[in-house]
Amino acid sequence: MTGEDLALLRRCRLFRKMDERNLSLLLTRFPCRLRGFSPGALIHSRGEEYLSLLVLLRGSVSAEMHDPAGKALHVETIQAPEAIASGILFAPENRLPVSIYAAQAVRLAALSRSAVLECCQRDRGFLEALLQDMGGRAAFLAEKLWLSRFSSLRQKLASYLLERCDRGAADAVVLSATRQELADVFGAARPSVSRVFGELEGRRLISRHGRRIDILDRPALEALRNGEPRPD
Amino acid sequence: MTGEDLALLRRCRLFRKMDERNLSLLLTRFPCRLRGFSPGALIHSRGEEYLSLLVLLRGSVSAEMHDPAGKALHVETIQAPEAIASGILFAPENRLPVSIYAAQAVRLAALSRSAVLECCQRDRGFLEALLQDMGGRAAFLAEKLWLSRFSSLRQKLASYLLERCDRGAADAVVLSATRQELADVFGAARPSVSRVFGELEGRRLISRHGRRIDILDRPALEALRNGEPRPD
DNA sequence: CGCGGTCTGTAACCAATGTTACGATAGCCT
DNA sequence: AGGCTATCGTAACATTGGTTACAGACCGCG
Repeated sequence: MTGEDLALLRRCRLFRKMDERNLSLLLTRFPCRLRGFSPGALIHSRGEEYLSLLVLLRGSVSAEMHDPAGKALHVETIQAPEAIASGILFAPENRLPVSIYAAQAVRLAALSRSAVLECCQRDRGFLEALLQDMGGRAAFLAEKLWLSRFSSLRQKLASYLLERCDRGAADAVVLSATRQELADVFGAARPSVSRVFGELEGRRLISRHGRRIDILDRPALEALRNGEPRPD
Repeated sequence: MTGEDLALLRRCRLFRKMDERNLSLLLTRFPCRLRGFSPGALIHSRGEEYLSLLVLLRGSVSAEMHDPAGKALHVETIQAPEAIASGILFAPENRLPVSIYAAQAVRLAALSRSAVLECCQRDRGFLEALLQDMGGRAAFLAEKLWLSRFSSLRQKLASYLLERCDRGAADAVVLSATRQELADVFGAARPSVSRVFGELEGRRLISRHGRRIDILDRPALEALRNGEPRPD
């Protein structure tokens, strides 16, 4: 492992608080494999065994679920440097529940399970970071589950727009995503997203100018995001 | 903590492989609180902070999600002895994503976060068990997410019935759950479940006699459970 | 300029499911 | 027996969202 890779590894949350000598020592005892992927490549497919922790050093990957027919639900995008699927590594049935694709050129390190265990025992900082990462992932999944069960496309879109606007302070957003990408994020079909945009505009909650969206009636949009009290 | 409680604790997967002296030592340094609940009681509600690991010693609890209007999705039932929500304890935003209700009379122990961390560092068996438990939970949630996105009620029901029958060898099940409880498990409405039962019976895949269900056409039911190749 | 590609809006149609309401049945208590 | 309650089936209707198809807008390029 080159010094540069090592530096990247250390910037990852899992290893950030780890004692430097501890890390070097462990890396000599448990050498880790390095791999590269070009954009679009399939890194790990759903259902395959997940035996060593993949740590994204450079680039970004997309985690997606596919149904047998190929429809996709984009679960998340992970930016380097960050660990991938820390949660699943130690699951009794340790098969990845999502497929991982390279979104950009990717470089990653693979650490064996025993190396990770060793890190936990040697270094409290690492242990805490790992537990935190795994916990965050579980909370994230639970949140997704909640959204997919209890939230309509309308609500998801309202929530999405409001979130973008709160950052900008003003009541306008210029979306960087294409409608198709938005649809993927919401796990919906493109025309369905367009339809909801149309509906919101019809109700005078927003106005559209291509990718620029103005919020006309923030209170109503917020009411919609929360518990839809009659869409009359 | 009484000897009996200790024995129960040690039967829990998390502590099973832990060295006995280690455990006693830690329990004196980090005393754990014990609590009891009667059936139906709310133990911990969604969104509340989750600061110490709850370990179910006796009884069983039900984990549910509710939307603002009160509709429920039953996520899982946990039987003693077992840890509850090990995953969330160390999440950055450590609020429970589900509400926990006592299903039977419940006795549980609460271990502080620092006690758990200490266990991890002192005892490799505990560390591995904890990681495995957390991983299992994440995989479980991912699976639920997959089901809720890509699987129709028909498929879930078919899969449920087949699963129950495989255990009994014969092609008949007597369901112990009420239709309403089934609906909660599937995250659906009761009449929708009934409707699907009716449909399956209409297609001669099953026959109903109250809670007793006979499977008449297992291959067709299996085909349905997998990728619905035209419900002609 | 014209051409093709991509992004977009929209409509028509359909499948899945929730909602509401009602009636039937069975068990249980008094 | 009579009444209460839980459970269940079912039908009518509403809502959500997917599917398909098509047309317009925009853009880069030859």
